[in-house]
Amino acid sequence: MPQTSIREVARRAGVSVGTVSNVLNRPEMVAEATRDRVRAAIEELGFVRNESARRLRQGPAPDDADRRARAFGVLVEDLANPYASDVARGAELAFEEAGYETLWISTGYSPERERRALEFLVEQRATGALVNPVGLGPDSLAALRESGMSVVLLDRAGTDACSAQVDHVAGGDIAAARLLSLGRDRLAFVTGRPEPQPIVERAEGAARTLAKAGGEPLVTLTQDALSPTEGQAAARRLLELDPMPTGVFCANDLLAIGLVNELVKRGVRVPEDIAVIGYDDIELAGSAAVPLTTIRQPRRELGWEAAELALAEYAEGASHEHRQVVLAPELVVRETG
Amino acid sequence: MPQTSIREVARRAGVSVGTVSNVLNRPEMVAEATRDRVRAAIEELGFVRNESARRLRQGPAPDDADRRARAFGVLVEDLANPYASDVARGAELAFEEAGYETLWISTGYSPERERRALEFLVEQRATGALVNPVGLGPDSLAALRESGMSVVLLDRAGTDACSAQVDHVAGGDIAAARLLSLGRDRLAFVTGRPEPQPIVERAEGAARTLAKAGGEPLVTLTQDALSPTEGQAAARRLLELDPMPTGVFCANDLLAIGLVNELVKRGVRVPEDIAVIGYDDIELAGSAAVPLTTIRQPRRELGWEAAELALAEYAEGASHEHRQVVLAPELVVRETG
DNA sequence: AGCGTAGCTTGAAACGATTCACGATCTTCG
DNA sequence: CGAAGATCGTGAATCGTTTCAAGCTACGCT
Repeated sequence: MPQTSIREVARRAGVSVGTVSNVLNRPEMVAEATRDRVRAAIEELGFVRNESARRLRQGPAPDDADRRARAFGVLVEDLANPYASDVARGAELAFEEAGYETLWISTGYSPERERRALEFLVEQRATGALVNPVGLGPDSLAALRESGMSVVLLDRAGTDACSAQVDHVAGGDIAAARLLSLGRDRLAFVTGRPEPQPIVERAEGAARTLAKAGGEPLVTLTQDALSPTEGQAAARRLLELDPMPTGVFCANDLLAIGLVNELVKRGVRVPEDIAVIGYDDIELAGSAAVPLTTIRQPRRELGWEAAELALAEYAEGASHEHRQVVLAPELVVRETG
Repeated sequence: MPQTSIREVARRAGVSVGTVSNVLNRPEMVAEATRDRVRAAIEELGFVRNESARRLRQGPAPDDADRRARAFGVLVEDLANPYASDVARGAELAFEEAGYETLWISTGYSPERERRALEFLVEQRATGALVNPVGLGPDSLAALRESGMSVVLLDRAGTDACSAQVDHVAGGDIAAARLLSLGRDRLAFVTGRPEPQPIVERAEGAARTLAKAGGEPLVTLTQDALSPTEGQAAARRLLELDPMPTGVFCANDLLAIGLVNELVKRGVRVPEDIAVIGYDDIELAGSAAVPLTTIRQPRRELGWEAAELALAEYAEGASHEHRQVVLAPELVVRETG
């Protein structure tokens, strides 16, 4: 079907194209009779206006307000991770309240996918994005902003962007301090891939606190992922260590839960033999077999704050100044440490 | 910033607009020196082509192919649920392979949000959507298809749409049969909201099998959500039942894990006193404190199949005939039942 | 030298909607 | 009756890209 154009509608209704356009855009300035005639013609021909032409003509709109899709993208590394989905949920709440759609996109830790996803959002003229960056450099960030999208960094400090993050150094510090206060001084840090900034910071915070207290250096166990299965594997590796650590700080709860379960299954008493502290405080932490002591991240709040920042950035336009929101993590004492 | 156009690039590079366009679209027919010069100019000016103009000019594409955004929406009820995210992940795999972006949208069990999300996808001219429907009627389905999107139903049988689902009746049957074979004949079914079709079917399958074996009627415990916390609550309710059931079938694993943990904590032996079977076989099931016996749903495969159906529907166009894919669930025996 | 050809490049004509300066009618009122 | 408004409509110009017939060079061949 060869796209009926405004011209055909005009011919059919016996008016000029300008009038048809007016009916579409400022109906109040067209006489009623004409308006009805045009509308009838539109109906009969099944005309739908060509958005491309409209946009082309309208050019970079003054405030480009309503030519943007009412949607924000939320790019996280792995949506299967409850931490990520909670953050995204917090963001969704804020976006929904403001009348925006939330599109979750998982980058699977791949810079390439991240790039493609962002490109997609730009093409679709999304209003903005929350990005937990994996390969996003300052240059691409600038390019994004150039294109008119507001971008907020999740869980990363940004020099030239708004960001919302949790103070991971403090989190590591709190965990180590807690373990030390329980009399544990041979500590291990269990993580998945060690590169992500937040992980580095947690390790740093823990190591620093440990050093300050004069404990032995932190032993790091690197696993393949932040999953319970890998937590079990970590437990097995842990038991082979000599001397065995007496306190374990896990990079996230999933890992910790798997680890605790495996330890218990092998007859190790938690926390008597080994104390374990997780990170995140996911829902499961509290209802685990041995309820997990962990560092709570205000996840939903984080997402919410990030969303608010993005909305503000968009609303403020040129006058916007980047803000950094840093939320404090918090120790949740349960039974493992 | 007034949108650098192809014309300025041409001026800068000292060539005509046609040539710039050629560099963009058929670089092989432009001499290398010229090409480089143009590319440099593009770089310097930070030119990005105006998609609207491109589309406008290209007119109704042969098969409206690239007028559509290369993206599929995946609408699920709750992305925080590992089941949903696994399904979505399977779909993502298939879409990525085919070169499409995957947009995850959670409807939070709200028909209104579902409607808005779909409307959004239509507006954005997404290629299609996978929908785990909460309020989607046949009429809106038809409207969607009318608009050119391909739509595949997730986990629901569809009369006038492709669908991919797991045979939940069979799942319920398998679970009940397993519990019966362990000598348990007072069975309880624990669920979140009881309305969703798949839940109804699981209960049905279990009830039928139980009836056939002449056991007592199935007791249903309805909780507020399919979460571990609610599983704990269910455990407490369970213990107050008189006579206490000897076998429990949970509508999902999260519920089952919370339930088992709480039972164990209260000194109930699982499976000796109460056998428990979950549903889904999420990763955590295997690494739980007491590894969970469960009904595995081929989640990723489900998502993958659904995605393939959607891609096929789109590729086949008018000649397409709806297909129903039904996958079989499978018993995974671990320790709880 | 003359001619054909291959390889590049050019520039104007679309695409479909919006805008806006201007005309055409119709009212109103001195 | 005629002029000034008011009210509607008109149609050409425009947005940025792609397309394509036609032009230009340089080269090889006879």
